[in-house]
Amino acid sequence: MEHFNELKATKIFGFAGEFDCQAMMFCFKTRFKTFEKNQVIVSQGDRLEEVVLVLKGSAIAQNIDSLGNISILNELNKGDVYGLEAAYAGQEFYKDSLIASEKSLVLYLNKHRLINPCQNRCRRHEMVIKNIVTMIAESHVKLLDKLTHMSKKTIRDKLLSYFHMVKEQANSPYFEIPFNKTELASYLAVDRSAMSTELSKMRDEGIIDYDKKQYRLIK
Amino acid sequence: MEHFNELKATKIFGFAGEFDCQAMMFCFKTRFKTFEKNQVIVSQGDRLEEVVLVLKGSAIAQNIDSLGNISILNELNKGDVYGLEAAYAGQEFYKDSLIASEKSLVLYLNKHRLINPCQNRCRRHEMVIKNIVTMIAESHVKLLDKLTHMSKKTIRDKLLSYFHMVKEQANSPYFEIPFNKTELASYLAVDRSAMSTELSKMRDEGIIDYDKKQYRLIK
DNA sequence: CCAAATTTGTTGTAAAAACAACACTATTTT
DNA sequence: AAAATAGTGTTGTTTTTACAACAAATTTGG
Repeated sequence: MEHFNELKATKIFGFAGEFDCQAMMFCFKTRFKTFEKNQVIVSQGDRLEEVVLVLKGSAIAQNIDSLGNISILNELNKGDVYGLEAAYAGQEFYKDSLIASEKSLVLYLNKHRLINPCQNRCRRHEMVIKNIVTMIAESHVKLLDKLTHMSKKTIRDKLLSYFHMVKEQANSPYFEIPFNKTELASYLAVDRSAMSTELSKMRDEGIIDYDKKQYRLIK
Repeated sequence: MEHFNELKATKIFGFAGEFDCQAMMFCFKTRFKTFEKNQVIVSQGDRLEEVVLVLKGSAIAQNIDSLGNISILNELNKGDVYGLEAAYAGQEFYKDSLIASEKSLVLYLNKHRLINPCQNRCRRHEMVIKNIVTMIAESHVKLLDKLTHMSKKTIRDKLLSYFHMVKEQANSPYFEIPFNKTELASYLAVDRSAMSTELSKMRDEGIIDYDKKQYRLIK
Protein backbone atom coordinates (compact mmCIF):
# COMPACT_ATOMS: atom_id res chain seq x y z
CA MET A 1 0.00 0.00 0.00
CA GLU A 2 1.18 3.47 -0.92
CA HIS A 3 2.83 5.44 1.90
CA PHE A 4 1.85 2.91 4.53
CA ASN A 5 5.07 3.55 6.43
CA GLU A 6 4.18 7.19 6.83
CA LEU A 7 0.62 6.41 7.91
CA LYS A 8 1.91 3.85 10.38
CA ALA A 9 3.99 6.57 12.01
CA THR A 10 1.06 8.91 12.68
CA LYS A 11 -0.90 9.14 15.88
CA ILE A 12 -4.25 9.10 14.15
CA PHE A 13 -3.74 5.88 12.16
CA GLY A 14 -0.73 4.42 13.93
CA PHE A 15 -2.70 1.67 15.65
CA ALA A 16 -3.91 0.12 12.41
CA GLY A 17 -2.48 -2.56 10.16
CA GLU A 18 -2.19 -2.21 6.40
CA PHE A 19 -5.57 -3.73 5.73
CA ASP A 20 -7.35 -1.43 8.17
CA CYS A 21 -5.49 1.56 6.80
CA GLN A 22 -6.61 0.76 3.29
CA ALA A 23 -10.19 0.51 4.48
CA MET A 24 -10.02 3.84 6.27
CA MET A 25 -8.41 5.57 3.31
CA PHE A 26 -11.49 4.60 1.37
CA CYS A 27 -13.80 5.57 4.19
CA PHE A 28 -12.36 9.05 4.62
CA LYS A 29 -12.14 9.60 0.86
CA THR A 30 -8.47 10.43 1.19
CA ARG A 31 -6.08 11.71 -1.43
CA PHE A 32 -2.33 12.34 -1.32
CA LYS A 33 -0.63 15.47 -2.54
CA THR A 34 2.93 16.77 -2.48
CA PHE A 35 3.97 20.37 -2.03
CA GLU A 36 7.25 22.16 -2.64
CA LYS A 37 8.77 24.51 -0.09
CA ASN A 38 6.74 27.71 0.42
CA GLN A 39 3.77 26.40 -1.55
CA VAL A 40 0.34 27.16 -0.15
CA ILE A 41 -1.45 24.06 1.13
CA VAL A 42 -4.47 25.90 2.52
CA SER A 43 -5.43 29.55 1.99
CA GLN A 44 -7.33 31.40 4.68
CA GLY A 45 -10.89 31.71 3.47
CA ASP A 46 -10.86 28.32 1.72
CA ARG A 47 -13.93 26.20 2.31
CA LEU A 48 -13.21 23.62 4.96
CA GLU A 49 -14.13 20.37 3.20
CA GLU A 50 -11.06 18.38 4.10
CA VAL A 51 -8.52 18.35 6.89
CA VAL A 52 -4.81 17.97 6.21
CA LEU A 53 -2.58 15.27 7.65
CA VAL A 54 1.14 15.97 7.24
CA LEU A 55 2.90 12.73 6.28
CA LYS A 56 6.31 14.01 5.21
CA GLY A 57 7.98 17.36 5.73
CA SER A 58 6.50 20.20 7.75
CA ALA A 59 4.34 23.29 7.45
CA ILE A 60 3.48 26.47 9.27
CA ALA A 61 0.04 27.89 10.00
CA GLN A 62 -0.08 31.63 9.60
CA ASN A 63 -2.59 34.43 9.60
CA ILE A 64 -2.45 37.52 7.44
CA ASP A 65 -4.52 40.48 8.54
CA SER A 66 -6.06 43.17 6.39
CA LEU A 67 -2.88 45.26 6.68
CA GLY A 68 -0.72 42.42 5.43
CA ASN A 69 0.91 41.63 8.77
CA ILE A 70 1.80 37.98 9.12
CA SER A 71 1.49 36.10 12.41
CA ILE A 72 2.86 32.60 12.73
CA LEU A 73 0.36 30.61 14.75
CA ASN A 74 1.60 27.06 14.71
CA GLU A 75 4.11 24.64 13.30
CA LEU A 76 3.02 21.26 11.97
CA ASN A 77 5.29 18.27 11.73
CA LYS A 78 4.88 14.71 10.54
CA GLY A 79 1.73 13.22 12.01
CA ASP A 80 0.09 16.53 12.81
CA VAL A 81 -3.34 17.30 11.39
CA TYR A 82 -4.42 20.75 10.31
CA GLY A 83 -8.06 21.76 10.55
CA LEU A 84 -9.20 19.04 12.91
CA GLU A 85 -10.44 21.31 15.68
CA ALA A 86 -12.05 23.66 13.21
CA ALA A 87 -13.83 20.73 11.57
CA TYR A 88 -15.22 19.41 14.84
CA ALA A 89 -16.16 22.90 15.95
CA GLY A 90 -18.35 23.17 12.87
CA GLN A 91 -16.29 25.86 11.20
CA GLU A 92 -17.05 26.27 7.49
CA PHE A 93 -13.99 28.13 6.30
CA TYR A 94 -10.33 28.09 7.15
CA LYS A 95 -9.32 31.12 9.17
CA ASP A 96 -5.59 30.68 8.62
CA SER A 97 -3.25 29.55 5.87
CA LEU A 98 -1.00 26.53 5.81
CA ILE A 99 2.35 26.86 4.03
CA ALA A 100 4.81 24.06 3.36
CA SER A 101 8.11 24.93 5.04
CA GLU A 102 9.90 22.24 3.05
CA LYS A 103 9.00 19.66 0.43
CA SER A 104 6.06 17.85 1.99
CA LEU A 105 3.55 15.09 1.48
CA VAL A 106 0.06 15.50 2.86
CA LEU A 107 -3.07 13.37 3.03
CA TYR A 108 -6.48 15.00 2.81
CA LEU A 109 -9.33 13.54 4.86
CA ASN A 110 -12.95 14.33 4.12
CA LYS A 111 -14.48 16.42 6.88
CA HIS A 112 -17.99 15.00 6.72
CA ARG A 113 -16.80 11.42 6.76
CA LEU A 114 -14.67 12.27 9.75
CA ILE A 115 -17.45 13.92 11.72
CA ASN A 116 -20.23 11.51 10.77
CA PRO A 117 -18.77 8.05 11.22
CA CYS A 118 -19.83 5.56 8.56
CA GLN A 119 -22.72 3.17 9.11
CA ASN A 120 -20.68 0.09 9.79
CA ARG A 121 -19.59 1.36 13.19
CA CYS A 122 -16.42 -0.58 13.64
CA ARG A 123 -13.58 -0.87 16.06
CA ARG A 124 -11.52 1.18 13.60
CA HIS A 125 -13.68 4.22 13.83
CA GLU A 126 -13.79 4.03 17.55
CA MET A 127 -10.01 4.10 17.68
CA VAL A 128 -9.79 7.00 15.24
CA ILE A 129 -12.21 9.04 17.31
CA LYS A 130 -10.34 8.21 20.47
CA ASN A 131 -7.06 9.29 18.86
CA ILE A 132 -8.64 12.46 17.59
CA VAL A 133 -9.91 13.43 21.03
CA THR A 134 -6.45 12.94 22.43
CA MET A 135 -4.84 14.87 19.60
CA ILE A 136 -7.19 17.81 19.95
CA ALA A 137 -6.76 17.81 23.72
CA GLU A 138 -2.98 17.76 23.43
CA SER A 139 -2.97 20.49 20.88
CA HIS A 140 -5.24 22.50 23.19
CA VAL A 141 -2.81 22.10 26.06
CA LYS A 142 0.07 23.23 23.83
CA LEU A 143 -1.89 26.30 22.86
CA LEU A 144 -2.63 27.11 26.47
CA ASP A 145 1.05 26.86 27.29
CA LYS A 146 1.89 29.24 24.48
CA LEU A 147 -0.80 31.64 25.64
CA THR A 148 0.53 31.49 29.18
CA HIS A 149 3.95 32.61 27.96
CA MET A 150 2.54 35.24 25.65
CA SER A 151 0.42 36.71 28.43
CA LYS A 152 3.52 37.85 30.29
CA LYS A 153 4.26 41.50 29.90
CA THR A 154 7.95 41.68 29.11
CA ILE A 155 10.10 39.67 26.73
CA ARG A 156 12.14 38.52 29.69
CA ASP A 157 9.09 37.17 31.51
CA LYS A 158 7.90 35.45 28.36
CA LEU A 159 11.24 33.75 27.95
CA LEU A 160 11.39 32.75 31.61
CA SER A 161 7.86 31.40 31.53
CA TYR A 162 8.77 29.26 28.53
CA PHE A 163 12.13 28.14 29.90
CA HIS A 164 10.63 27.19 33.24
CA MET A 165 8.08 24.98 31.54
CA VAL A 166 10.68 23.23 29.41
CA LYS A 167 12.91 22.84 32.45
CA GLU A 168 10.06 21.18 34.35
CA GLN A 169 9.37 18.82 31.46
CA ALA A 170 13.03 17.97 31.08
CA ASN A 171 13.34 17.67 34.84
CA SER A 172 16.74 19.28 34.56
CA PRO A 173 18.14 22.83 34.43
CA TYR A 174 19.82 21.80 31.18
CA PHE A 175 17.42 21.39 28.31
CA GLU A 176 17.05 21.63 24.56
CA ILE A 177 14.29 23.55 22.84
CA PRO A 178 12.81 22.76 19.41
CA PHE A 179 13.32 26.31 18.09
CA ASN A 180 16.22 28.33 16.80
CA LYS A 181 16.30 31.97 17.90
CA THR A 182 14.23 33.24 15.00
CA GLU A 183 11.57 30.61 15.55
CA LEU A 184 11.54 31.20 19.29
CA ALA A 185 10.90 34.89 18.69
CA SER A 186 7.99 34.16 16.40
CA TYR A 187 6.62 31.54 18.81
CA LEU A 188 6.53 34.16 21.55
CA ALA A 189 5.37 36.83 19.09
CA VAL A 190 8.19 39.24 19.89
CA ASP A 191 10.77 41.02 17.81
CA ARG A 192 13.76 38.80 17.14
CA SER A 193 16.44 41.39 17.70
CA ALA A 194 14.83 42.67 20.88
CA MET A 195 14.69 39.10 22.12
CA SER A 196 18.32 38.55 21.20
CA THR A 197 19.30 41.61 23.22
CA GLU A 198 17.28 40.37 26.19
CA LEU A 199 18.86 36.91 26.03
CA SER A 200 22.32 38.47 26.09
CA LYS A 201 21.40 40.59 29.10
CA MET A 202 20.05 37.58 30.94
CA ARG A 203 23.24 35.69 30.23
CA ASP A 204 25.32 38.61 31.49
CA GLU A 205 23.25 38.67 34.66
CA GLY A 206 23.88 34.98 35.18
CA ILE A 207 20.23 33.98 34.94
CA ILE A 208 20.60 31.71 31.95
CA ASP A 209 23.22 30.25 29.68
CA TYR A 210 22.78 28.94 26.18
CA ASP A 211 24.43 27.64 23.06
CA LYS A 212 22.52 26.92 19.87
CA LYS A 213 19.34 25.16 21.00
CA GLN A 214 20.80 24.11 24.37
CA TYR A 215 19.79 26.19 27.35
CA ARG A 216 20.45 26.22 31.04
CA LEU A 217 18.25 27.95 33.55
CA ILE A 218 20.41 28.91 36.52
CA LYS A 219 18.64 28.95 39.93
CA MET B 1 -33.39 14.94 40.97
CA GLU B 2 -31.12 17.56 42.45
CA HIS B 3 -30.10 20.37 40.11
CA PHE B 4 -31.54 18.63 37.06
CA ASN B 5 -32.52 21.96 35.55
CA GLU B 6 -28.91 23.11 35.58
CA LEU B 7 -27.65 19.84 34.12
CA LYS B 8 -30.28 19.99 31.42
CA ALA B 9 -28.91 23.38 30.36
CA THR B 10 -25.35 22.14 29.79
CA LYS B 11 -23.87 21.06 26.52
CA ILE B 12 -22.30 17.94 27.95
CA PHE B 13 -25.47 16.46 29.49
CA GLY B 14 -28.15 18.52 27.78
CA PHE B 15 -29.32 15.69 25.55
CA ALA B 16 -30.27 13.44 28.43
CA GLY B 17 -33.47 12.97 30.39
CA GLU B 18 -33.62 12.88 34.16
CA PHE B 19 -33.22 9.12 34.33
CA ASP B 20 -30.14 9.13 32.11
CA CYS B 21 -28.68 12.03 34.04
CA GLN B 22 -29.05 10.18 37.29
CA ALA B 23 -27.31 7.15 35.79
CA MET B 24 -24.44 9.26 34.51
CA MET B 25 -24.02 11.08 37.81
CA PHE B 26 -23.41 7.68 39.33
CA CYS B 27 -21.14 6.62 36.51
CA PHE B 28 -18.91 9.66 36.69
CA LYS B 29 -18.86 9.61 40.49
CA THR B 30 -20.04 13.18 40.59
CA ARG B 31 -20.40 15.50 43.55
CA PHE B 32 -21.80 19.01 43.83
CA LYS B 33 -20.12 21.88 45.62
CA THR B 34 -20.86 25.58 46.02
CA PHE B 35 -18.32 28.36 46.17
CA GLU B 36 -18.54 31.96 47.30
CA LYS B 37 -17.14 34.81 45.25
CA ASN B 38 -13.31 34.75 45.03
CA GLN B 39 -13.05 31.30 46.54
CA VAL B 40 -10.50 28.99 44.98
CA ILE B 41 -12.10 26.07 43.15
CA VAL B 42 -8.86 24.63 41.80
CA SER B 43 -5.30 25.58 42.77
CA GLN B 44 -2.52 25.28 40.24
CA GLY B 45 -0.51 22.24 41.19
CA ASP B 46 -3.54 20.30 42.44
CA ARG B 47 -3.70 16.71 41.31
CA LEU B 48 -6.06 16.40 38.37
CA GLU B 49 -8.48 13.72 39.57
CA GLU B 50 -11.71 15.43 38.64
CA VAL B 51 -12.82 17.97 36.08
CA VAL B 52 -15.12 20.82 37.01
CA LEU B 53 -18.46 21.58 35.38
CA VAL B 54 -19.82 25.02 36.18
CA LEU B 55 -23.57 24.75 36.81
CA LYS B 56 -24.36 28.14 38.32
CA GLY B 57 -22.32 31.32 38.41
CA SER B 58 -18.99 31.79 36.69
CA ALA B 59 -15.27 31.50 37.25
CA ILE B 60 -11.96 32.63 35.84
CA ALA B 61 -8.90 30.54 35.05
CA GLN B 62 -5.70 32.27 35.98
CA ASN B 63 -2.01 31.56 36.19
CA ILE B 64 0.36 32.92 38.78
CA ASP B 65 4.05 32.81 37.97
CA SER B 66 6.96 32.54 40.38
CA LEU B 67 7.12 36.35 40.66
CA GLY B 68 3.46 36.57 41.63
CA ASN B 69 2.22 38.05 38.36
CA ILE B 70 -1.32 37.01 37.55
CA SER B 71 -2.48 36.27 34.00
CA ILE B 72 -6.14 35.70 33.27
CA LEU B 73 -6.37 32.86 30.80
CA ASN B 74 -10.03 32.11 30.41
CA GLU B 75 -13.51 32.80 31.67
CA LEU B 76 -15.92 29.99 32.41
CA ASN B 77 -19.66 30.35 32.41
CA LYS B 78 -22.57 28.04 33.05
CA GLY B 79 -22.10 24.80 31.14
CA ASP B 80 -18.35 25.20 30.68
CA VAL B 81 -16.03 22.48 31.91
CA TYR B 82 -12.62 23.16 33.38
CA GLY B 83 -9.84 20.62 32.99
CA LEU B 84 -11.39 18.60 30.20
CA GLU B 85 -8.57 19.08 27.69
CA ALA B 86 -5.94 18.57 30.35
CA ALA B 87 -7.64 15.34 31.41
CA TYR B 88 -7.77 13.95 27.87
CA ALA B 89 -4.21 15.09 27.21
CA GLY B 90 -3.11 12.92 30.10
CA GLN B 91 -2.04 15.80 32.32
CA GLU B 92 -1.59 14.82 35.96
CA PHE B 93 -1.69 18.21 37.65
CA TYR B 94 -3.58 21.41 37.10
CA LYS B 95 -1.36 24.10 35.61
CA ASP B 96 -3.71 26.98 36.39
CA SER B 97 -6.12 27.98 39.11
CA LEU B 98 -9.87 28.38 38.92
CA ILE B 99 -11.47 31.13 40.98
CA ALA B 100 -15.19 31.70 41.45
CA SER B 101 -16.03 35.19 40.18
CA GLU B 102 -19.40 35.07 41.91
CA LYS B 103 -21.34 32.63 44.05
CA SER B 104 -21.21 29.42 42.01
CA LEU B 105 -22.30 25.81 41.92
CA VAL B 106 -20.03 23.26 40.34
CA LEU B 107 -20.19 19.55 39.63
CA TYR B 108 -17.05 17.43 39.80
CA LEU B 109 -16.64 14.55 37.35
CA ASN B 110 -14.15 11.77 37.90
CA LYS B 111 -11.34 11.94 35.34
CA HIS B 112 -10.74 8.22 35.03
CA ARG B 113 -14.40 7.42 34.56
CA LEU B 114 -14.55 10.07 31.90
CA ILE B 115 -11.55 8.83 29.96
CA ASN B 116 -12.21 5.11 30.34
CA PRO B 117 -15.88 4.65 29.54
CA CYS B 118 -17.66 2.11 31.69
CA GLN B 119 -18.16 -1.47 30.61
CA ASN B 120 -21.79 -1.20 29.64
CA ARG B 121 -20.98 0.85 26.54
CA CYS B 122 -24.22 2.62 26.07
CA ARG B 123 -25.77 5.26 23.90
CA ARG B 124 -25.30 7.70 26.77
CA HIS B 125 -21.56 7.43 26.83
CA GLU B 126 -21.38 7.76 23.10
CA MET B 127 -23.27 11.03 23.29
CA VAL B 128 -21.14 12.33 26.13
CA ILE B 129 -17.95 11.60 24.18
CA LYS B 130 -19.37 13.24 21.09
CA ASN B 131 -20.29 16.33 23.10
CA ILE B 132 -16.89 16.41 24.68
CA VAL B 133 -15.13 16.31 21.32
CA THR B 134 -17.23 19.22 20.15
CA MET B 135 -16.65 21.15 23.36
CA ILE B 136 -12.89 20.68 23.24
CA ALA B 137 -12.81 21.59 19.56
CA GLU B 138 -14.86 24.73 20.13
CA SER B 139 -12.74 25.76 23.05
CA HIS B 140 -9.67 25.21 20.90
CA VAL B 141 -11.04 27.46 18.19
CA LYS B 142 -11.74 30.15 20.77
CA LEU B 143 -8.20 29.90 22.01
CA LEU B 144 -6.86 30.21 18.49
CA ASP B 145 -8.91 33.35 17.99
CA LYS B 146 -7.45 34.83 21.13
CA LEU B 147 -3.99 33.84 20.00
CA THR B 148 -4.55 35.55 16.67
CA HIS B 149 -5.43 38.81 18.39
CA MET B 150 -2.62 38.57 20.91
CA SER B 151 -0.07 37.94 18.17
CA LYS B 152 -0.57 41.45 16.82
CA LYS B 153 2.15 43.85 17.81
CA THR B 154 0.31 46.95 18.96
CA ILE B 155 -2.70 47.40 21.20
CA ARG B 156 -4.54 49.02 18.30
CA ASP B 157 -3.94 46.03 16.04
CA LYS B 158 -5.02 43.66 18.78
CA LEU B 159 -8.24 45.57 19.25
CA LEU B 160 -8.91 45.76 15.52
CA SER B 161 -8.22 42.06 15.07
CA TYR B 162 -10.72 41.29 17.81
CA PHE B 163 -13.34 43.79 16.63
CA HIS B 164 -13.11 42.55 13.06
CA MET B 165 -13.78 39.02 14.18
CA VAL B 166 -16.79 39.99 16.28
CA LYS B 167 -18.06 42.16 13.44
CA GLU B 168 -17.86 39.20 11.06
CA GLN B 169 -19.70 36.97 13.50
CA ALA B 170 -22.37 39.58 14.12
CA ASN B 171 -22.53 40.26 10.40
CA SER B 172 -22.95 43.93 11.23
CA PRO B 173 -20.67 46.87 11.99
CA TYR B 174 -22.66 47.28 15.22
CA PHE B 175 -21.95 44.60 17.74
CA GLU B 176 -21.82 43.82 21.44
CA ILE B 177 -18.87 42.19 23.15
CA PRO B 178 -19.01 40.01 26.27
CA PHE B 179 -16.36 42.05 28.13
CA ASN B 180 -16.26 45.32 29.95
CA LYS B 181 -13.13 47.42 29.39
CA THR B 182 -11.18 45.87 32.25
CA GLU B 183 -11.97 42.37 31.05
CA LEU B 184 -11.19 43.21 27.45
CA ALA B 185 -7.76 44.46 28.49
CA SER B 186 -7.02 41.27 30.37
CA TYR B 187 -8.36 39.13 27.52
CA LEU B 188 -5.90 40.82 25.17
CA ALA B 189 -3.21 40.81 27.87
CA VAL B 190 -2.57 44.55 27.68
CA ASP B 191 -2.57 47.34 30.22
CA ARG B 192 -6.06 48.63 30.84
CA SER B 193 -5.22 52.31 30.92
CA ALA B 194 -3.06 52.08 27.82
CA MET B 195 -5.95 50.33 26.08
CA SER B 196 -8.37 52.97 27.25
CA THR B 197 -6.13 55.67 25.79
CA GLU B 198 -5.90 53.78 22.50
CA LEU B 199 -9.67 53.33 22.32
CA SER B 200 -10.15 57.07 22.81
CA LYS B 201 -7.66 57.84 20.04
CA MET B 202 -9.39 55.45 17.68
CA ARG B 203 -12.71 57.07 18.44
CA ASP B 204 -11.21 60.53 17.82
CA GLU B 205 -9.86 59.29 14.49
CA GLY B 206 -13.29 58.04 13.51
CA ILE B 207 -12.24 54.40 13.25
CA ILE B 208 -14.58 53.11 15.91
CA ASP B 209 -17.34 54.22 18.19
CA TYR B 210 -18.49 52.65 21.42
CA ASP B 211 -20.66 52.90 24.45
CA LYS B 212 -20.49 50.43 27.31
CA LYS B 213 -20.26 47.02 25.67
CA GLN B 214 -21.67 48.23 22.35
CA TYR B 215 -19.18 48.90 19.59
CA ARG B 216 -19.24 50.05 16.01
CA LEU B 217 -16.42 49.44 13.59
CA ILE B 218 -16.53 52.21 10.99
CA LYS B 219 -15.32 51.26 7.48
C1' DC C 1 -32.08 55.44 47.72
C1' DC C 2 -27.65 55.96 49.53
C1' DA C 3 -23.03 54.43 50.47
C1' DA C 4 -19.56 51.58 48.98
C1' DA C 5 -17.27 49.37 45.51
C1' DT C 6 -16.02 48.97 40.90
C1' DT C 7 -15.15 50.66 36.40
C1' DT C 8 -13.53 54.07 33.33
C1' DG C 9 -10.86 57.89 31.23
C1' DT C 10 -6.96 60.92 31.58
C1' DT C 11 -2.31 62.48 32.34
C1' DG C 12 2.74 62.40 32.72
C1' DT C 13 6.78 59.60 33.23
C1' DA C 14 9.69 55.68 32.90
C1' DA C 15 10.49 51.41 30.83
C1' DA C 16 10.37 48.32 27.19
C1' DA C 17 9.73 46.99 22.56
C1' DA C 18 9.81 47.51 17.64
C1' DC C 19 12.39 48.87 13.88
C1' DA C 20 16.19 49.37 10.79
C1' DA C 21 20.68 48.65 9.48
C1' DC C 22 24.67 46.11 9.64
C1' DA C 23 28.52 42.84 10.39
C1' DC C 24 29.49 38.34 11.44
C1' DT C 25 28.71 33.27 11.71
C1' DA C 26 26.68 29.04 10.43
C1' DT C 27 24.41 26.17 7.26
C1' DT C 28 22.98 24.65 2.66
C1' DT C 29 23.41 24.16 -2.06
C1' DT C 30 25.76 23.58 -6.21
C1' DA D 1 35.28 24.61 -2.04
C1' DA D 2 32.88 28.48 -3.28
C1' DA D 3 28.71 30.83 -3.33
C1' DA D 4 24.38 31.66 -1.75
C1' DT D 5 21.19 31.55 1.93
C1' DA D 6 19.73 31.67 6.58
C1' DG D 7 20.54 32.76 11.35
C1' DT D 8 22.54 35.66 15.05
C1' DG D 9 24.12 39.58 17.90
C1' DT D 10 24.70 44.54 18.34
C1' DT D 11 23.66 49.35 18.07
C1' DG D 12 21.00 53.67 18.06
C1' DT D 13 16.47 55.69 17.24
C1' DT D 14 11.55 55.91 17.38
C1' DT D 15 7.36 54.17 18.87
C1' DT D 16 4.60 51.97 22.01
C1' DT D 17 3.56 50.27 26.40
C1' DA D 18 3.38 49.82 31.30
C1' DC D 19 2.87 52.10 35.46
C1' DA D 20 1.09 55.18 38.89
C1' DA D 21 -2.05 58.29 40.51
C1' DC D 22 -6.31 60.39 40.34
C1' DA D 23 -11.10 62.16 39.39
C1' DA D 24 -15.35 61.12 37.40
C1' DA D 25 -18.87 57.97 36.19
C1' DT D 26 -21.29 53.79 36.87
C1' DT D 27 -22.84 49.74 39.17
C1' DT D 28 -23.90 47.07 43.22
C1' DG D 29 -25.73 45.77 47.58
C1' DG D 30 -27.95 46.62 51.66
